[in-house]
Amino acid sequence: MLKGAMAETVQLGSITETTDPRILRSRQMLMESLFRLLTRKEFDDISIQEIADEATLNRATFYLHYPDKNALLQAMTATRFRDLIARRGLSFTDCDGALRAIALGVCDYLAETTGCPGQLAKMPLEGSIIAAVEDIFLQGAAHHAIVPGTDPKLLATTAAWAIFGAARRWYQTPDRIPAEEMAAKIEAMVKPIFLTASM
Amino acid sequence: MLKGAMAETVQLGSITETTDPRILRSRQMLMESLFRLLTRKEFDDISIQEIADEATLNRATFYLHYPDKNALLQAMTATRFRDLIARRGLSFTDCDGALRAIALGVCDYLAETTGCPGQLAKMPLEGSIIAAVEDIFLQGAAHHAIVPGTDPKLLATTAAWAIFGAARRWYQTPDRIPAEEMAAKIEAMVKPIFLTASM
DNA sequence: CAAATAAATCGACAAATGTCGTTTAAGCAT
DNA sequence: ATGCTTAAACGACATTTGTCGATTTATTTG
Repeated sequence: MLKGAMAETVQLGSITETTDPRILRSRQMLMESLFRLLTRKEFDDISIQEIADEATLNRATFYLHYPDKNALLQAMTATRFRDLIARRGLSFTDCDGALRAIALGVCDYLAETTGCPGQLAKMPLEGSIIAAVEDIFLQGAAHHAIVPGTDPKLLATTAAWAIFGAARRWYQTPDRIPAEEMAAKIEAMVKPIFLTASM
Repeated sequence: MLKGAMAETVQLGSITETTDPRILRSRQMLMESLFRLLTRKEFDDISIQEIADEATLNRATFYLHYPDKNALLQAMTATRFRDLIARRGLSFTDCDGALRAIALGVCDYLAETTGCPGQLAKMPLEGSIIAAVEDIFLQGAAHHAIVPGTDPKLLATTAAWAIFGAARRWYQTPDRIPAEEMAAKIEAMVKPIFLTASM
C-alpha cells in the first residue's frame, strides 16, 4: 500500500494544518457521508464508491485523503467524539469529576453512534476514541503538579484504554445499567491509576 | 458480507468444538502460513491467495474457515499468545506476582511477534490478546473469594485493556526500557483496579 | 488580474475480494 | 466394508480495491 501524497497532510501523527477550503470540504463531506450511510447499512457492506457517491465526490478523491475505509472511520470517530466532548465543555482543567464525565462521554458516544452492539466488534474505533481521551488527559496533566518519577503519557494511555475497554463491555452487555451509573463504576476503577506513586 | 456456513464452527463467541482433523489441520496450516509470511512482508501486503498458497490450500478453503484476513490474524494471535502464556505456566492460580507475569507476557509477545512497531498500529491484535488476558483473569477470579458488589468480568475487561494499552505504548516507544521493568510499572498501575471496593 | 500551484475529475487498469455450484475425497458410523 | 456426511478442490463470476496518467477547475500568490 503505497500511501501517495495524500493531499499534503497526514491523518495520523503530526498533522500539517490545512486551510485549503477544498480539502476541508472534501474530508468533511466524506465523513458525513459515511455517517449517513452507517445509519442504513453495516460498515462492512459500504463500499468506497458508495461513500464517494454519497459525498458527490469522485472515488479517486477519496484516496487523496484516506488510505482506506478504516482510516475514514477512524477520522470520523475522532472528530465526532471530540465534538461531543467539546459540546460538554470537558477539558480536565475543571478537574472535579472530570474523570467520570469523560467516562460518561465515551459511554454516550458508543450508545448514540454505533448501531448494533454486535457490530461494534468489527469497527476499529479504539484508536480514535482512545487517542482523544488520551489527549484530554495529557492536556489536564499540564495543569497539574507533575509527580517526579511518573510518566504522564503512560498514565494517560493506560487510563484511556481502561476506560474504553470498560465502556465497550458495558455497551455490548444485553441489558445495560444507565450510562451514569456505569460512568461512576469506571471512575472508581480508573481513578487509582493516577494515584500510582513511585514509578 | 454473507458469512456462510464456515465449516460448522464459528471463530468468535461460542465455539462449537471440532474434532475433525481436516478442520484442525486446515486452520493450523493457515495460521502458520500467515505467521511465516509476516516474517517476510507486512500484513497489508499479504493477499489471501498468498496465504492459501503458502498453506497449500485452495483459496476457497480459506473462506470456509475465516471471513477475512483480520479474522485469521485474530485467531493466530490468540493461539500464539495463549501458547506463550501456557509455556510459562501462568494461570493466576499461583496468584503471587501473576499480574506482573501477565504484563510481561504481553510485552514479550508484542516484541517477539510484531515486526515493526509502526506496523502494530494497523494490526487488530487487540481483540485476541485482550480476550486471552481477560480469560486468565476470569479463571483466577474463580479461585478467589468474590467481593459481593463487584463484577469480576468488568474488572477483568478493564484490567486487560489497561495492560494491553500500556504494553502497546511501551512497544511503540523508540528506545524501550527492559520488558521486566515495564511489567513492574504496569503491575503498579493496574493492581489497584482489582482492589476497587463498593461497586 | 494573471500565473503558478495544487486539488478534483475522469477513464482505465491489474489485482484482490467474496461468493457459487459442482466435483472429489477424506472421515465417521453402522 | 459400505454408505452417509461433510471438508477441500476447482473454476468461474461480478464486484471492489488501489493506483495511474492526463485533464479540468478552484485557490492562492505575486
